[in-house]
Amino acid sequence: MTDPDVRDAIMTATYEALCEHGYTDLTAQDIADRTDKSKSLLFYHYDSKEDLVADFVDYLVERFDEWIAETRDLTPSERLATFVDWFLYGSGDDDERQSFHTAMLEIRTQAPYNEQYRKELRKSDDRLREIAEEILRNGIETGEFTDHDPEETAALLIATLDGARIRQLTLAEDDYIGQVRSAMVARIFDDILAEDVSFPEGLLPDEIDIEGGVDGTSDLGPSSETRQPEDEHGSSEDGAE
Amino acid sequence: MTDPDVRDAIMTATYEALCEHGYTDLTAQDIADRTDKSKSLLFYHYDSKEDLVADFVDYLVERFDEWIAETRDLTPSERLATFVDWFLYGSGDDDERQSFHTAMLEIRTQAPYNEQYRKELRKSDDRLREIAEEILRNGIETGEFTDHDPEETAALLIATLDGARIRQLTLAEDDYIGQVRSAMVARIFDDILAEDVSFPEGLLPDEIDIEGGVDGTSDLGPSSETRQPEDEHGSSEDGAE
Amino acid sequence: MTDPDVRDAIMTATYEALCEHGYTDLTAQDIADRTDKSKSLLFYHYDSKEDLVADFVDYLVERFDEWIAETRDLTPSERLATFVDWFLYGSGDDDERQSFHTAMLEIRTQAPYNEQYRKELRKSDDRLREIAEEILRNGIETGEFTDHDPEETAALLIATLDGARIRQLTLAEDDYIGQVRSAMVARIFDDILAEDVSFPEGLLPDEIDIEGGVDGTSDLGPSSETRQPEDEHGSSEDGAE
Amino acid sequence: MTDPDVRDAIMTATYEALCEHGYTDLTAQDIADRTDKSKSLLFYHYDSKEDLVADFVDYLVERFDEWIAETRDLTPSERLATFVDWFLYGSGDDDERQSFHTAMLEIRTQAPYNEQYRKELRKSDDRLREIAEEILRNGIETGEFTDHDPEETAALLIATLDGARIRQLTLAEDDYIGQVRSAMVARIFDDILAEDVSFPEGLLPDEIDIEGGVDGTSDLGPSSETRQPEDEHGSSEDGAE
DNA sequence: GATGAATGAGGATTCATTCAT
DNA sequence: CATGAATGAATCCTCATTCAT
Repeated sequence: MTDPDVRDAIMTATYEALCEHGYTDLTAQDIADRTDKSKSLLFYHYDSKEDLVADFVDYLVERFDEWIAETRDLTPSERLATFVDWFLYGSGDDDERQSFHTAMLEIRTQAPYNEQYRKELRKSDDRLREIAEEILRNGIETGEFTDHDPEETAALLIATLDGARIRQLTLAEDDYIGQVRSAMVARIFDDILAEDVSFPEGLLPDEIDIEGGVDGTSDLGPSSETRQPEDEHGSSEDGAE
Repeated sequence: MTDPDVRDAIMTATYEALCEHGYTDLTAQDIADRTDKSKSLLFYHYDSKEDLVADFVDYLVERFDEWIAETRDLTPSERLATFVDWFLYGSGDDDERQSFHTAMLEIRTQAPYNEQYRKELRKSDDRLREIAEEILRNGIETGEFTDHDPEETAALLIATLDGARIRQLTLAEDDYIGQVRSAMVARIFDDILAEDVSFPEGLLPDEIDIEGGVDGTSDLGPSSETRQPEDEHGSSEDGAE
Repeated sequence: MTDPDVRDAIMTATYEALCEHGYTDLTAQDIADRTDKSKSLLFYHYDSKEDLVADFVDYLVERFDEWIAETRDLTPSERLATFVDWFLYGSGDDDERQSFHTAMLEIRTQAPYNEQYRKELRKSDDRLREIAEEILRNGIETGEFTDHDPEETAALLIATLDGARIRQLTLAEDDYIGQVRSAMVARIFDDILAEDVSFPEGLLPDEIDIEGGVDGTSDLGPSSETRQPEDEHGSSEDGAE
Repeated sequence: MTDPDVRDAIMTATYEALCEHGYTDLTAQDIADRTDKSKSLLFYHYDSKEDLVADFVDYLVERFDEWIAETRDLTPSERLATFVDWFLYGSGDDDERQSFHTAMLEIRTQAPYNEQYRKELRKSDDRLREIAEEILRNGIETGEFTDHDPEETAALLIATLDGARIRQLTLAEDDYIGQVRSAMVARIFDDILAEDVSFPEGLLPDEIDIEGGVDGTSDLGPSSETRQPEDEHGSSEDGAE
C-alpha cells in the first residue's frame, strides 16, 4: 500500500460499506462498489478481506489520535465532559453514527475469534484508557478532581460509557443513554469532582474527520470552538472502539 | 414444535454451536451436527435459521426467568451482589461462559439489522431492567439502600455491568472486570448502600442451567465461597497501562 | 382408493392447488393444505405425486364425459357452436378458468417426458376428437353440413381451438381468441355449413361440475338453457385437455 | 456479458440442456455441464437462472429474425408455404426439433406466472404475427391471394399452426400434423389463394441455425424436395379414431 | 386409515480469492 | 497497477417420500 490516496479511498469505502451493511454482511464487492476501482484491486492491496478490515481498525486509531490532540488545551473537567459526550454521542448525523458504532461493534465481536482484529482493537483500547487516565490524573493534579485511583476509575468510566452506547445501539427504544449519562453525573462524577467544580455540559471539539482525509481538508488545529459539520457523511470517530 | 424434548435438543445444540463457532460462522449444519437429527429437521421445525436463533434468544429468557425466581428469598443487598456477580462472572465453566457471551453479543449486534432479534432481545432486556429496579426499590423500602432514583440507577448499573463484560470479552487481557467491579463498589455502591450496610461478596447461586435445564435439578445455595478470580489471562496486571 | 369421497376431496384440492400454483410449482403440501387431511395421507392413497396427478387427469376425463352427455340432444350446428365456445371460453369465472387451462397445459407439457401423463392425456384427447368427428358426421348426415372429410376437419378444428386458447393464455394481451373465432367462422365454418345454415352464437350448456361432485348436487339434465353458476369455484371443464 | 462467444456458449448449452431435460427439470448444473465453464460463471453473467432463460428466449428471437431475412426474396405464396412448413416441421433433425419445441412450450407455459418470460415471449410473438400479416398483405397486393382481412387470417393461421404443433408434441401418436396441414390447405388456403394459384409444397429454406448461428454460414436454398414425413410414431393411422 | 416427524438428495445462489491479460 | 472473468467451496432451504405410532 504505497499510495496513501488509494488507501484513503479504500478506507472510506470500507467505512461506508460497514455503516450500510454491518460487518457480518460486508462483502468485498460492497467495498469496491464505493470505490472507482475494481474488487480485484482490493486483493492486490490486501492479502485478504480480513487484512483489509484490520487495517481499517488501525486507520481509525490514527484518526482518533488526531482528534485527541485537539483537546489538549482544555481543562481536565472540560476534557472529561468532552470525552464523555464524544463517547456517548459521537459526531456526525445520528443515523450514520449509529450505523458506524454498530459496525465497529461487530468487528469487536469478532475479536475473540480473530487475533488480527484483537490486536488492532487492543491498540485502540489502550489509547482510550490512557487518555481517560491522563484526564483523571491531570484533574487530581490541578485539584479539580478529588484524589482517587485513576486507573480503576478510568476502567469504570469506560465500561459504563461503552455499555451505555452498546445498549442504546442494540436494545434501547427510549433515551437510554440520556438516563445513563444523568446517573453517571449524579453517582460517579459528583464524587470525583472537587467541591466547587461542576460537570460542564456539551463541549464537543471538532469531529474526527474520517472522509475528509482524502482531499485533505481537515485541519487539525487544537481549537475547541471551531466545530462545523465537515463532510457529507458526518464523518465519525471512535478510533477507540 | 410440540415436543419440548426436541426443542431442548435443538436449543442445546444451538448453544454449543454458538459457543464454538460464534454467530457469524454458525451454520445450520453446525447445529444439526450436535443433534442426533438431520439438518432438514431444523427446517421442519423452523422456517429459517433466523427463526431458530430468535427462538433461542427466547429460550434464554425463559432460563433467565427461572434463575431469577431462585433469588427471591435473599435480602436486597444480597440480591444485588448476586446479580452483579452473575452478570460479571456468569455461570458455567470459564471458557464456555466467555464463548457464550461472545456469541450472544454477536446476536445483539445483529439487532439493528434484524427486527426479529431486536424484538426478542428487548424482551430479555426489559426483564433485566425490571429485576435491577426491583432489587433497588426493595432495598430502599427495607432501608438497606439510601433513597435514590432506582430507574436511573438501574440503567447505570446495567450499562456498567454490560460494558465491563463486553470489554473483557472483546478487548481485555488483564482482569478488567475485576477492576470495574472494584471501582463500582467504591464509587457507586458506596453511595447507595446505607451507612451500616456493606456490599456482600460473591453470592452466586447455582449456575443457570442451560444444558440440563429440563430436569431442573439446580437448587439455590446461599453459600458465599464459590467465587474465585477467574480469568485465564492473569489478573491485576495494572502496570500494563 | 376405495372411498370416493376421499378421492373427490383430493381431486378438488388438486384442482385448486393447480390453479393457484401451476403444475411446476405444485407441491404435495399445496394439495394437502386444501384438504382437511395430512400430506402423508396423499402418499397412502397414491404411490407418488405423479400418480396422483395422473389420476387427476383421468378424473377430468370422467367429468368431461358427463358434460358431453348433456349436449346429445342439440342439433349438429348447435353442438358445434357449443363445442367451440366451450373450448374457447370454457365456463367458470375468467380468472379461474385461465388458471386451470394454464395448469393443464403444464401437465401436457410434461407428457413427452412422462408416459403416465401421456397415456391419460391421450385418452382425453381421443374422446375430444371422437366428439368433434361425431358432430361433423352427424351434420353431414342431417344435411346441415356440406360433405367433407370429418376426421381431417376435426383435426383442423381442434388444432385451431387449442392453439387459440394456448396463445391467449401464454402470449396475448388483446382479444386474440375473439379474432380467431371470428376468422374461423368466416374461413372454415362458412365452407362447412350448408347454404341455408348459419353458425349459431353462444350456446353453452351447463358447466362441467368439478367440485360439486362431492356433495352430488350437480344434475346432469340434458337441457341447454339452465346455465347457472354452480359452486364457489366456478367449477371447470376441460376433461379434454 | 461483453463477450459474445461466452454468451453463445451459454445459449447453446442452454438449448441442449433444455432439449434433454425440459424446462421443468433444467438445472444450472445441466447448463454448465454443457459448457467448459463452471456453474458459478452462469451467475456471474446472469443474476438468476430465470434471467438466463429470459435471455435465451431473446436469443431465439434474434435467430428467428435472421432466418426471416432469408425468405425475403420468395413470392408470397412461396413464403406462405415456407412459413407453414417451418412452423410445422421446423428445422434440425427430428428428435432435436421436437425436444426443442417441447421445452419452448414449457417456457411459454410459465408466462402467466412470470413477467419476464411473458415479455420476451410476446416480443417473439409480435414478430411472428407481423411476418404472417406481411406475407398475406403482400399476396393480396400481388394478386396471388384473394382479398381478405390479413390480421384476422394471420391470427387464425398461427393459432392453427401452433395448436397443431403443440398437439403433435404433447398428444399425438399418428401424423396429426400432416392431417392438419392437409385440412388447412383444403379449408383455408383454398379460399385464400387466387383462382389460378396453388399452394406450393415443401419450400423449406435451410434450417435456422441455432448452434452455429454465430458465423452465419447458412445460405437460403430454394430447393423444394427437402421435406419428408417425419414423425417417429408412424403416420396416418387413421383407423385409430 | 391417518399423522407428525424425519430425512436424503438435490438446487440456486453467494463470495473470497485467483489469474491471465 | 488494474481488471474482467472465472471458480470451488459453502450454505440455506425445498420437497417427495418414508416410517413409527
